[in-house]
Amino acid sequence: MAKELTTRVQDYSQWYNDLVLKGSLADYSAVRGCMVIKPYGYALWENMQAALDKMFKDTGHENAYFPLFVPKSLFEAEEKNAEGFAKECAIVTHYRLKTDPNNKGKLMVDPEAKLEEELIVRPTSEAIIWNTYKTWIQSYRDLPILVNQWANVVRWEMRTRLFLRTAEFLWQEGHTAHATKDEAIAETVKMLDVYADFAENWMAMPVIKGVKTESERFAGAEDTYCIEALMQDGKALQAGTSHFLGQNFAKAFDVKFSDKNNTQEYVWATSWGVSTRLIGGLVMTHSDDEGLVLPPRIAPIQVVIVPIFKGDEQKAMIDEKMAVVVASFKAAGIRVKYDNTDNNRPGWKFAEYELKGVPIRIAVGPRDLENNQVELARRDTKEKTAISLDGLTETVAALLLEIQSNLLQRATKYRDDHITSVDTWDEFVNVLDNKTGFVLAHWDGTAATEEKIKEQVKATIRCIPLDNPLEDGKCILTGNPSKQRVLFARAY
RNA sequence: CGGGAAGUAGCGCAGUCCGGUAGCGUACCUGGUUUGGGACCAGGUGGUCGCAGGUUCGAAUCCUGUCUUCCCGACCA
Repeated sequence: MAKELTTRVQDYSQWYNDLVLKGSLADYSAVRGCMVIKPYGYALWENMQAALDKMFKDTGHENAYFPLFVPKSLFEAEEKNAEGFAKECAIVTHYRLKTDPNNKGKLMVDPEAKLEEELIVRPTSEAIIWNTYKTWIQSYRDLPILVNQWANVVRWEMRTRLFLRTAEFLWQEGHTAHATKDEAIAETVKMLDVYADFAENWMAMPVIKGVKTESERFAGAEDTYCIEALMQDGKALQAGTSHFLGQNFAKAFDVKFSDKNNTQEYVWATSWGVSTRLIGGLVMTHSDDEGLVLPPRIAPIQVVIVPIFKGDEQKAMIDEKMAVVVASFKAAGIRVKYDNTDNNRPGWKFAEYELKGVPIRIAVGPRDLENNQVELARRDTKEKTAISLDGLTETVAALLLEIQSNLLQRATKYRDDHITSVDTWDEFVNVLDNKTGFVLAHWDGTAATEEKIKEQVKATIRCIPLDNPLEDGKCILTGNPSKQRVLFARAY
């Protein structure tokens, strides 16, 4: 009995949900908009975390942890930030339950236990962190502060989707404090580069680096830099953001320092984050109608070995041979699983590990051992080849690298094939509707035009690419003069 | 939050219109035969029908409320 997966052509959204659920990444929960990340999905997240965490530390950052709750008075200190997030905050108003006298066995909120001041469950931590930084910073010698935190945040979204938009999600948020504007901007760009590096070299997910327009900017930021990825259905996904916060938070929380001349200056800030949303992006970048396709560098299982045997005797013989192979793989740092369970037959296991996106599968039976070989199957291309047991570890290690680079190449080609330059409104609409993907077009630079375009075709300006060439042109909507093309797309 | 659909065994579903005490496939357990692409035979286990009220002699079925999920909108660092 085949595990029925919806195909991408049938229903892309359903295909995505099927993969996440049947690929054992996550489950729905009893809590509105909140998901359970299952062990396999969490292992993937842990691998991503480990890589990112190392990159943060290599760029001089340290981890810390700040409270889940933000007192309302602090939350509202930076006006734009508060306004931007106000509509999607969970709020703690009471601190105690009591048994309900009118409803036996039930609990009720104790009206006597109302908080003096409401606590906001953090949708982001700038407020609580900058309130703390105030006490950490007196002199230029205290700067920079380069801190990251791994945390959960809550944003009460109206409509949620597994990994892509959940009410609670896991992320990291970097919050840095600097003595100069230039240094803060350099930090913002540096972390954007770290994100792009991670997306491309670990997730094999090509991204476009750019700057958001004013209307898409983070609430409270002077500039929002982002990486934008393209999914297989032609929609864009914002995969990470890095914000230059100027002195907005320093002013809101009165964070000043004495410079070398003993004059008081406001501190310059950045913040940057990526979340479990990346997992959604990963699924939609590489996977196919047979299931997940995971890049080797972050796959929880890189190689699965499926023995094929008749009877205990054969099983024992293959077990013995494979124990050596497994040990050799592990010594080479390869994440390997040897599945000699007898619950399911080989064919079942093949399908199961394909669904889970394991990059390499090795099948080995008596017939192979007689020939001193194994059958090796790639998840990305579905190719099967007979490979000698001699030097198998080296062969597999090399193949993992090749799969990693093949996935990036494939995704990059798809992405590049779906960046289209257009000069007229008709072309613009036509590309969005039929070819899909990113569209480079001239825009007159006004928020009003941006809004009109969004209303008419549901496409937004994903970013102004960082390496954008200047070029005179006319806005596709208004015909007004424009200095450069910007990147449009329909987005998640 | 507006419109539509759904929730019955771990999973996928039928039964609901027309009320009478729950069934199919799969999974699971036992035994046996099997094992190179989702095995087969036989015998079993498992369900307060999302939850809470109500109507009724009797509710999966009718009524009210509520929670969760999916799809389409609005919203969305």
